[in-house]
Amino acid sequence: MSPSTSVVDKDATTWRIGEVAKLTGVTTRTLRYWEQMRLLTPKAHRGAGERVYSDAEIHRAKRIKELQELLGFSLAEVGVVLETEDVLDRLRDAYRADPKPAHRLQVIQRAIEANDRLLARLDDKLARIQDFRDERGAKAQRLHQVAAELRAGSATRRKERP
Amino acid sequence: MSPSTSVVDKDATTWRIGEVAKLTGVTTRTLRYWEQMRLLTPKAHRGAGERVYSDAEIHRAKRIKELQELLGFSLAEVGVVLETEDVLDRLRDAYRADPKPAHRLQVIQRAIEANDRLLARLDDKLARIQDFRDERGAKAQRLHQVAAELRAGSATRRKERP
DNA sequence: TCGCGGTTTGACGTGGACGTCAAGCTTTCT
DNA sequence: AGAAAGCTTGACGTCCACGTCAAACCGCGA
Repeated sequence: MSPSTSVVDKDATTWRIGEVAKLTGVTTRTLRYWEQMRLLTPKAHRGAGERVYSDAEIHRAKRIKELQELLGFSLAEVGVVLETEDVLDRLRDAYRADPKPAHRLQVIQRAIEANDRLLARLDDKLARIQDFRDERGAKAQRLHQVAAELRAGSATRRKERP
Repeated sequence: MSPSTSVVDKDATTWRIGEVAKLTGVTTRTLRYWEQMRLLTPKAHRGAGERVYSDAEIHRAKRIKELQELLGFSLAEVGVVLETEDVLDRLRDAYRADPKPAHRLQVIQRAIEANDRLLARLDDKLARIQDFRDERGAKAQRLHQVAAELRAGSATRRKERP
């Protein structure tokens, strides 16, 4: 599981597909599938097309998994979210690429909007799940109440006059 | 869309499968599939096996949909959750069926446990989504900050000495 | 009575997200 | 160097949650 290194590696740790699979908890098949879906592109190919991943892609893979499992997004939706994430991550690059303040501001504006859309979606989901949870919580309260009454009843009933 | 009624209906409103479909926002095919998966059984069959649903089933169908879409549960998982829900709903019946306090208490205990397991799951999900949301919120903060600095910068830079 | 809308069962099709070989080619270990 | 382990690109299979016909069967309104 030791990262692949070469003598001169610019200190950038890289990984083979199997290593990425173990580190992220998905199969190699899944990684290739995600690549085919344009969600996760390996940093490079070496030799006979062997995929090479960097830490960034490990991160990204974990994020994809989380969006899928935790948020219940389809890969298509994951793609949309990741695009907005890309905007944020690549912001620095685009930012440096064109130092004109007007352009910079526009880039940031767009990133903000994309991010806010995602935030709104998350907040909506949170609120709805919270409602669900509260409903269940209330039911739990009632159940505990009834249970308590039952216990008290069976204890006090003997004292009641017949 | 008016509910099917007969002269003596015991005041229980009933619905045909197409009406249920419209009321719950799923297709009739889906309703039959859910029935096949033992998730939603119509109250009765009349005539040549025509399905008859009551308000309770409407409720249940909406719940199934919510568990699927909002919580991202598979139908198998939905089944588990609904079973615990059934326990709660059928509690009154079982409750009356056996008036021995010991048995009542046991029924309630089990319902409480099932409910608590679901609650824990919901809370975990909520916490994790909240984390996700906060991460995004922080990013939004930084973006707004940078945007503000940019705007201020383009306004003040002219005042700076070259 | 006839047509028409709604329903039934049954069977086959579909899209998404992979699983699972196969055959051949590198990379790594000893 | 040579075996073992890992990677490559296909290509076909699978599971879930339905979609989409087809053919037959009520019920009722004109």
